[in-house]
Amino acid sequence: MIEEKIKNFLNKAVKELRIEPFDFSIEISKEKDYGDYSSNIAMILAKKENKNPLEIASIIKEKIKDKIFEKVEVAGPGFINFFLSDEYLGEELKKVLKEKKEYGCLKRKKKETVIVDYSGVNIAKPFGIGHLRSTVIGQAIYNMYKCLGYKVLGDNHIGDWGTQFGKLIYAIKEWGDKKIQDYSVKDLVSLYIKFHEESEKHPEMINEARQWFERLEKGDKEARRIWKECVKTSLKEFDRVYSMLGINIDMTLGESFYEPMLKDVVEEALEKGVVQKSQGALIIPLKTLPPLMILKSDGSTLYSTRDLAAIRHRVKKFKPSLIIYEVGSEQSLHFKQVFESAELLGWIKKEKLVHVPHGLIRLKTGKMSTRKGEIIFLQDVLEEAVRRAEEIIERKNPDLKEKKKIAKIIGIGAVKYNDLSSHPSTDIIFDWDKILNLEGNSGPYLQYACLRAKKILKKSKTKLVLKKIEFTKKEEKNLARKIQQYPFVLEKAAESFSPNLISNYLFDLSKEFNSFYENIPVLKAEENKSLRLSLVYSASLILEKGLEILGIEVPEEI
RNA sequence: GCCCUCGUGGCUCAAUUGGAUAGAGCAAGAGAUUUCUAAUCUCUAGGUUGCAGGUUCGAGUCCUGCCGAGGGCACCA
Repeated sequence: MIEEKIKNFLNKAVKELRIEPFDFSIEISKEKDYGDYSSNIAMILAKKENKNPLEIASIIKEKIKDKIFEKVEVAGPGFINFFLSDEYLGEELKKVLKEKKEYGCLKRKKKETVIVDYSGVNIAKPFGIGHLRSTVIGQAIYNMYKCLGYKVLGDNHIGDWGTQFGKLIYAIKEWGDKKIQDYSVKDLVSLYIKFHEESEKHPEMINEARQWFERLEKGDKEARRIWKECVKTSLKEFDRVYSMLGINIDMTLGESFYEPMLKDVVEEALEKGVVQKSQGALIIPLKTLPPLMILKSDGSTLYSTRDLAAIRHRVKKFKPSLIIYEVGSEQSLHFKQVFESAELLGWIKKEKLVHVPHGLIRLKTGKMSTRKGEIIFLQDVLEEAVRRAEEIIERKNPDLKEKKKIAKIIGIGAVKYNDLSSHPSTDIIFDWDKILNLEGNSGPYLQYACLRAKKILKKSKTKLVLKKIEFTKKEEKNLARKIQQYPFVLEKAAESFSPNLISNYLFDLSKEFNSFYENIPVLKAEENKSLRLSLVYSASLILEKGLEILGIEVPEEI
C-alpha cells in the first residue's frame, strides 16, 4: 500500500539523520496542486527537536528519490508533498486491471475474526427508519472488513426478550380481540402504544407487566405461547424489509437466545466477586461510571445481563479480535458500562469492544416517539422511493425494459446512500426530498457514472492491453490519480468505522469520471485509446466494488 | 442537578482526528445537446465555523465560561 511505501521512505530518511522513530501521518493531499500525498513529519519533528520545520522538511526531502515520485516538494508551514510519477500511476492502473474487484482488498494468512452486531430490530415494534441506519451502516462495516481479509460474522441482535413483552402480553390479554396469530405488527404496535397511554393513568399496570415478564422468564406456558407468536409475526414482516434492502445477516440470535446462559453469567459474576447487592438488586460497581444492574430486585434479568451473556458466548465460541456494535448513540453509556464489566469479568479487553454509535433520525418538526405513535415505517419510505424513481424513468426513458426492477435498484440505492454519505454519528433530519434525492450527491449519481463507463466498455471492440503510459490530457491524469487513492480510502474507512469516507470518495471519483467523460473521447479517440479504455474500466470496477461495499446495486441500464 | 453528543453559506452535509486558501450537493443565476453525453458537464454568487476568552508555529477541531438543540442518568431496551 502506498501509505507504507511513503512511510518507509520517510522512516529511512529519519534513521539516516539518527533520530528515533516516531509517529506521523500520511494523508491524501487536500488539493491537486499539493500533490497526491502529504506528510506532516517535518512539523512533528520540528516540535520535538525545537527546530524550524521548513529546514527539516527540506533535509528530509533531499533524501527521498524514487521512480514512484515525479517530484517531492516542501510547502506551506512544512508539509512534504509527494507527486506520483506517471510510471507509478500506470503501474497502479495495471494492478486494477489485473486484480479487478480485488483491488484494494487484502488477503491475510492468519484470519482474525470480527463480529459486527447490527440492525437489532425489536420484535413487536416497527422496523422504522432508525433501524435503517444501523442496518445499512452495519452492513457496510461488515463488507469493508471482509474486503480487508478478516473473517467477519454478522449478528442481528434482535430485541425479542425483556419487560416490553410483559407490557405487550398484558395489553393483548386486556384489550386483544382476535387470535394471537392474526395480529399484524401494526396491531401489536398499537397495543404497545395503548399500554403506554393507559399506564400513565394507571401506574399499577407497569407492575403487572413486570409480573408477566417474570412469568415469561420462568417458562409460563401461556406467556411463552403469546411471545412465540409475536416473534414469528414480526420476523416474517422484517424479512420482507430485509429482502427489499437486499440484506442478509449471518446470524439472528437475539436476546432470547442467551436466556439459558443468564444464570451462569450471574453465578460467574458472584464467584468472581465483581457484584454487589443494592436495594434488593444485583449490580456491578464500576470505577468512573454508574453501576451496571444485572438483576432486578424481583430476580428477573435485564438488557445488560443479556448483553454480557452475548459477549461471553461470542468470546468463547468465536474468539473474535474485535466486536463492533452498530447501535444508536443513546446507548453510549450502556455500552461503556457493559464493556467495562466484561473486562472486570476477565472475558475480553474493553479495547476490543467498539460501539459505533449512530445519530438519531429526527423530523424537521422535532423528535419522533414510538410510544406516541410518531413512526415512519421503513417499508413506506422504500416504497415511496421506488415510486419516485419510477416516475422519473417514465418521464426520461419510457421505453426502458424492466422499469420496475430498475426503479427498485435506484430508489433503494438512493435511500441507502443518503444514510451512508454522512458520518454515522451525526443526527439526520428526515426529509423526503433529501432522502429521495436522485441528483447531485446521491446514489443514482454514482450508479449513473458507473453505467456510463460500462456502456463505453460494452461498445468497445478493442482488447484491453495497457503498454505505454503517457498522459496527454489533464483529465486522464486526474482520473488516474483519483483511482489509485481507493485502497488508501478503504483502509481508513475500515479503521475509523466510517463508510461515509467511501461514499465521499466514490462521489469524487464519479465527478472526476464525469468530467473526463464530457471532455475526452474514448471510442473515437485517435490517440491514447488503450490508456483511456483502461481508465474507464478501472473507474467502473472501483465504482461497482465500492457501491457493493456500501450495499448499493448498479442497474444494467437507466 | 450531573454526564455525553452536537452547533459550519438559505437548506442538507464534508473537512483524512491539530495543518495549507473551510469543501460539496440542493436551492438561486448564466451557459453547453449533429458526439461514448443531460439522473450530466462548465461558470457565477453565497462564510467572522453559536458567542466570549485561552493554549501554539498553526484551532471548525484542544481547554474554560456562556447561549442553543438532542440524548442519557439502576429495576426500559
